[in-house]
Amino acid sequence: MNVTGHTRRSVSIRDVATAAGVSYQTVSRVINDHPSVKPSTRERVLAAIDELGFRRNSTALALASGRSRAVTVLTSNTTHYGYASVLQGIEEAARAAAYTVGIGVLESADGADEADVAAQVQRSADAGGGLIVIAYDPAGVRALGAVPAGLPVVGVVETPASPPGDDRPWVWADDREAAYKATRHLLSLGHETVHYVAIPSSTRRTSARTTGWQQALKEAGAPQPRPLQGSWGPAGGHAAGLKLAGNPAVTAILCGNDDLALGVIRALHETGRAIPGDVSVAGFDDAPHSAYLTPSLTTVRLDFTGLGRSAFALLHGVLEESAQIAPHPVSVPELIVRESSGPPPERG
Amino acid sequence: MNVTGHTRRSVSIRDVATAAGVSYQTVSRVINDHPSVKPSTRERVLAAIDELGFRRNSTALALASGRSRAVTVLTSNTTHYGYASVLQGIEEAARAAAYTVGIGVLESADGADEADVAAQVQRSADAGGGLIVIAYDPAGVRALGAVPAGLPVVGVVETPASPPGDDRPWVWADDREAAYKATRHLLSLGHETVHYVAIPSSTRRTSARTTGWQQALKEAGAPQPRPLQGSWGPAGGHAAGLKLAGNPAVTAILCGNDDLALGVIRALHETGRAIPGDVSVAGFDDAPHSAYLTPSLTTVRLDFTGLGRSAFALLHGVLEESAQIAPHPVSVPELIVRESSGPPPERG
DNA sequence: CTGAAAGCGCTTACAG
DNA sequence: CTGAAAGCGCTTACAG
Repeated sequence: MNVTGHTRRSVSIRDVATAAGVSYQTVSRVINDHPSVKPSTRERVLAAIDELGFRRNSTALALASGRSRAVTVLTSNTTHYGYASVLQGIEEAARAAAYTVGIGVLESADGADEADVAAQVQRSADAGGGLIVIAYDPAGVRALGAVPAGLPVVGVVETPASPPGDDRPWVWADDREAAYKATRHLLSLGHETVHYVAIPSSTRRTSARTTGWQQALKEAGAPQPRPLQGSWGPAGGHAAGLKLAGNPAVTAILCGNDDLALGVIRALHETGRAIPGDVSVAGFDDAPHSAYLTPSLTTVRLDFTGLGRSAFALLHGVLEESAQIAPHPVSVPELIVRESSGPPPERG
Repeated sequence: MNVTGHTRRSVSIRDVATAAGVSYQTVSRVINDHPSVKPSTRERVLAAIDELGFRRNSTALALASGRSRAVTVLTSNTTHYGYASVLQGIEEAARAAAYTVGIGVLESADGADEADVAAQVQRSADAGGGLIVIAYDPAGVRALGAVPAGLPVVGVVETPASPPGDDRPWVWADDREAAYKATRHLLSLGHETVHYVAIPSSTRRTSARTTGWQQALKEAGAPQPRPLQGSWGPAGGHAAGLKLAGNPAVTAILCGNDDLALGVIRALHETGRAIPGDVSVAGFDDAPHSAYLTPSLTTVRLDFTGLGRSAFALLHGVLEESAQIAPHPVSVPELIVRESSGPPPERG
């Protein structure tokens, strides 16, 4: 290792070539694992590379070859647990494949107009490489739609209503099944029905989560209340919780994510309802803190990092023919029963 | 599906040049806002750019000029609120400056050995551009230390024990002041002393938060208990909380972050202690859910996104002489008093 | 004010 | 198996 020569101009394949007594093309062959290089010269080149501390300039590689080994993730608010976890999964898989990962933040779901989103997509496209768009919200969906044709892109989306075509490389968790499981759980405890506080839908009114919830109610012959619209954070849950608290018939509430559930629980506390004595609450995601709330939160765990890894694998397959095109495996949600759900109160 | 993807060659400055009837060097001048271009030719070039939809190839720009307008953020676990917020702030500022932001995740604080960290730093350096290292944990500190000399880097660090030299472009929040404020608040409520559950220190034993806490105790003539070592997540807080719950003399606990506080509160609940009736608890960070916990959490708000913006501004100044070198403004922590803190119980 | 040359560090044909 | 040429799309001197 050459410790001293760091601030200097970095060593190029020409430097390595002269040190090894070969042409720089041969150096290129060695660092690209080209088969037709005589073992002895390969040795010499590798020795020179090691001695000089040569590292291939990725910018020049990208320009000359057109391949960039880079992926840019387009996402809204990275502080949300689900988003951050997907990003983490992508980074993990990208690192293993020696890919660089860039990040572009879309404005908050509400505030992102077409122009902003289009500009951000363009910027990401300019960076070269592939794109992964987390399309859990309107801004993300808009971004996914604004990607120019021909640019390799993978979408991390809500469960689509119908299976997308092969021209839509998407990955998703089984939101319908998750909501179905959670609703069944609450009904099995004896609740007459289950109310639902939804996260903002990325596109249409009836998300897969809503569908799963409704299906479970229908199968049980339970009344189907109208879903309440929440936001992403606890504030939206709090507002929805206050509304639901006004109705004494409400004994079970399913929430679109754990933060929403937190807000709902807070609102119920404020209005003097016991959990789960008076009202049961269940969330979605199994965020790290959910197990430590009081009461601890019943929720459905979704494998976001696995989803991120799948998204990268899919993109990797598109980018390099050599790479396996993984089937988009739909991760199976797991119900985690904790303290916030229990039997309904005795009826008066 | 279009497997190979981006087959359409993008338009180059030569295409623009022929369309505008000038040489490609003139096009280069126009897109670089070079002063010496005749207004009429500039017009023609701009028109051609617009018509052909030309976008400058950033890879070629980087290779030819050496400037890359890119920053890579090196960080541990992106799902923690503080880290994610700093990243958000960096991205925001970078976007405004038309910089690309890359991300490299360091292995979890405990599991990252020297080699892993060094490899990740190398990878980030290879990407070109500047580096911002979030050094709130041992892995980050190690990464900051492993950055080769000559590479532009800014550290987001815990409050340093003594002011760093000019060769250490660092930003930080005032951890000492924050801990001091929170401790003073608890003491002012009448508590005899305040116990402290610490986040893992990034380097040495006595972090600035510990110092601030101790200082407040000292000034008040309060007993100085030994700090408890926590982890980053609620699990560590829970373990520490169980220990503290065994001591009936404990009436006030300051926690190194809100997640830790969550775990402590949970442990106190499990052991039958009322909050704040029996024990007051305060956190650090003001995470989004902290206001909606039951009881809502007294905490100290730190401006992480502001810190991220400052970090980028500092790096920007290093990278481009034209950019203003912002002084690293130490963000002022704000005490947020909520339900989890109150007077101590009557003494028996 | 504008054009012709050289080159950033690499790869991809093309020779031998 | 290895070398000499051309070029990726741009910028930076250097001419005029």
